Amino acid sequence: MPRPDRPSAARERKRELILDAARAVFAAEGLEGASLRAIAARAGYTPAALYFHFDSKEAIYGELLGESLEALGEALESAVQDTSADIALRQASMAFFDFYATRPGDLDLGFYLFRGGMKPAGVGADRDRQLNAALANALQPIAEAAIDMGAGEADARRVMVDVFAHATGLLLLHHTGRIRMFGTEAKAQMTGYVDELVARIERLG
Amino acid sequence: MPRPDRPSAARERKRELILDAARAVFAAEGLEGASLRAIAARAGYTPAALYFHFDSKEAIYGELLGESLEALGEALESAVQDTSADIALRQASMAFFDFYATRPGDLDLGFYLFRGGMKPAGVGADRDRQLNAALANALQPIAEAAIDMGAGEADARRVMVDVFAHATGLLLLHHTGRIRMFGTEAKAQMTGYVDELVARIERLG
Amino acid sequence: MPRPDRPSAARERKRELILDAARAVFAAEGLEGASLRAIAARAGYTPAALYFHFDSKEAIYGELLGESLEALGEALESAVQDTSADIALRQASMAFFDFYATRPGDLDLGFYLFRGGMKPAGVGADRDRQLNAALANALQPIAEAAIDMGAGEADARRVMVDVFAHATGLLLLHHTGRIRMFGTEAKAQMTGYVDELVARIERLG
Amino acid sequence: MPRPDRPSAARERKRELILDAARAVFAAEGLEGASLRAIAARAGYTPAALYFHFDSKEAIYGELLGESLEALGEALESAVQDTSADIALRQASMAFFDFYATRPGDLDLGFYLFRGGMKPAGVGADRDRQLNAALANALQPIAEAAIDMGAGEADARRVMVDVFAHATGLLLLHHTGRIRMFGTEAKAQMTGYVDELVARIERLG
DNA sequence: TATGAATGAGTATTCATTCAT
DNA sequence: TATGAATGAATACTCATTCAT
Repeated sequence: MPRPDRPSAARERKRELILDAARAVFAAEGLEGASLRAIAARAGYTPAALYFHFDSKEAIYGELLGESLEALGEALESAVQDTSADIALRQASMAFFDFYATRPGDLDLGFYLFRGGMKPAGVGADRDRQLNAALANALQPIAEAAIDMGAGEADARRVMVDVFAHATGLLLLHHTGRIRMFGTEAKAQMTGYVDELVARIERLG
Repeated sequence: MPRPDRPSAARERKRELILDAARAVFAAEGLEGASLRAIAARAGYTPAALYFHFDSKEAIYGELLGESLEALGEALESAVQDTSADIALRQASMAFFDFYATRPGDLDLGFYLFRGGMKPAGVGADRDRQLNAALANALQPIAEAAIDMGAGEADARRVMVDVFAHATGLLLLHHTGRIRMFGTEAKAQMTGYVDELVARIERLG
Repeated sequence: MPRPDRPSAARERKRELILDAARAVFAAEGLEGASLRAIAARAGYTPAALYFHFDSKEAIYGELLGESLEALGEALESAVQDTSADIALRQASMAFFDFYATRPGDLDLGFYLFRGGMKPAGVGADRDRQLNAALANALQPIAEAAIDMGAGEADARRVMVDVFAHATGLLLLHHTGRIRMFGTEAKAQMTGYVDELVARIERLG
Repeated sequence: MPRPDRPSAARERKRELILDAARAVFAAEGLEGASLRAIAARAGYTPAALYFHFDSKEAIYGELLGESLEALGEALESAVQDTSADIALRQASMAFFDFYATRPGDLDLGFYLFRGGMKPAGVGADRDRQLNAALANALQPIAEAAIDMGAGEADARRVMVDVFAHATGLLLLHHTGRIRMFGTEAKAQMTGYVDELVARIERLG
């Protein structure tokens, strides 16, 4: 299995082709329903061929999540461009929420891999660490905005976690349609939460 | 098919035996890895025998989640006993968090069924509605405490959702071990969140 | 398992109840789809209860076919009442055809049991002989009519077999809808066949 | 799923190997008793491997029946070679009878698929039409011989159906051993029937 | 780099039947 | 006479993965 050090452009193009197929299958069939065969078929490949490009089905998932987290980071980054600190915090937080609100599949993927990451603890450990780092990196703009507002480092980290947790919980209710039964709306609740959060930090500063 | 109206005690005992086995398998193998065969084996039964007690594998899951939600309701209920409204809100919220903090399997179950419940929309629709109602019912003490503190009905519902979302998000980070990488601790963050929440409602009232 | 020698009327009524249920299930689900559970359910019984009335599922089938053959015999019998020999032959033959044309389920049953009867050769041997005799008896009017027309015994038996074979083949094509693709119609072909048959016998006599 | 356009000889050989195994299992266990596992085992394969060569168990059945009908067609075809029309009709009819008299399994297969073909009406509809056409095609020599004898097209079709029906009915009695109880013999009856048939057509012409 | 072929373990569910009560 | 409980064997089919070519 010759996996060259300097991957050619063609090789990279094929990988992307497969990842695109995987994204399409996820969107159409959902995460559990997506089989390697289906991904291969949609990519115009034989199942066996995928193993020249990825180590396993989980590796494909991982790659997909990696790209998603990168896109998330860029979304937050561009949300904080050229603004005062409090508005940056506000916009970064809402950008996080909006990112997953408009990409339910990516949220699924994140749930799947972040939860599954616990069990084996052996094989996926490397990738696990990588994904952890990618997530932390993507969320960084939130922490930085908090610091710019005068918060200490520990507080900033707490803010980051709070935003992540609140948004994630609301998104879960949102994407499963459960939030309707409470007569509320996810984005409005998120906005309200961020308002409080900003006020709290300003009180601290 | 012969499901008698007055289930004997023995019958009920056996059902619980099977449910216990299912819980054990879930804990050991994870939700997705749990097969009917495994559950039957752990219960000392043949796979076919389970169908005398439950209609399907999903029915077992549903029953398990149902029991879990009932226990959750009781936990919240007893948390608000004999207290002033603000302490009731605090304690009910933390009871929710603690319930799932100490029962990771139940959180898994809830995730699985609440997320999967969307797709079929046909068969499981009844159970879906039932579970929805059970969840709403279990969370009721939180909303009631908010109302006792002077909040309107709509605000109380929002509080309920906020607590659910924040706790759920934190629990996700907690049970997957991710929260460590942010240098924080889930329960402390939850306590902090509830403090702010109570303060906010008091300001409103 | 007390199987009394002098079956009470109540016992017989219950047997008929079960047989009726079986007939209903066959009609609704087809022969292969009919399960003992389904029959029991439709009869208001538990599967196990049926074993007090019948030795096996096959025994129920056998009983059903037995009753069917009896009815067939009565149909042929009444078709030959008070007529000249040639008309008797004609009418008995067409009565055979009509009987199964209007009762597709009975034809199914006959096929199933008469074909399956070959293999085991052990258990069902008794019933097999019984069914054989019942069929031969039901067809008797055809042979008798031939004899009345002047045919010898051997010829009469051949006539009987010919009628049975021709009708059966046509019914098969009829009930499966295949006959349409040949642009013909089963009953017309049967009538034509019987015409020829009668003419042939008259030529012989 | 990767079913190449130019199937290699090896591939075809393996398909035949599986079909042979299926034929053997059918002969040994009967049609209903034949399981995919059994077929795979007899072919020296894992059950899953069969799915690389056939889409489903029914597809195997269909292929088998298809080959059988083709062989039937060839048998009739070669029976009518270089003869006068009346002898052609005689020989084609007897060839049909003989074909199934010497291949009881093929008759079983035909019964199974032609009768089962009715119910689903959805999935197997295509194959159903194909088999219909194959049967009609195989029987064509009979109709052609009738036409050569001077029969009209409609009459020729009726002759074809008559021969099919009579032979089929006799074969049923023959293969189940029932014909013995009538003191007759299937082939002799078929010959007699064909004699009458030829005489009738000659009278018409 | 890719394929065709194959594996082996696994899936939930259904069936006729048995037996103690 | 009937039930509830249970069995054991069977069902077709799917999956991620491997390997020789």
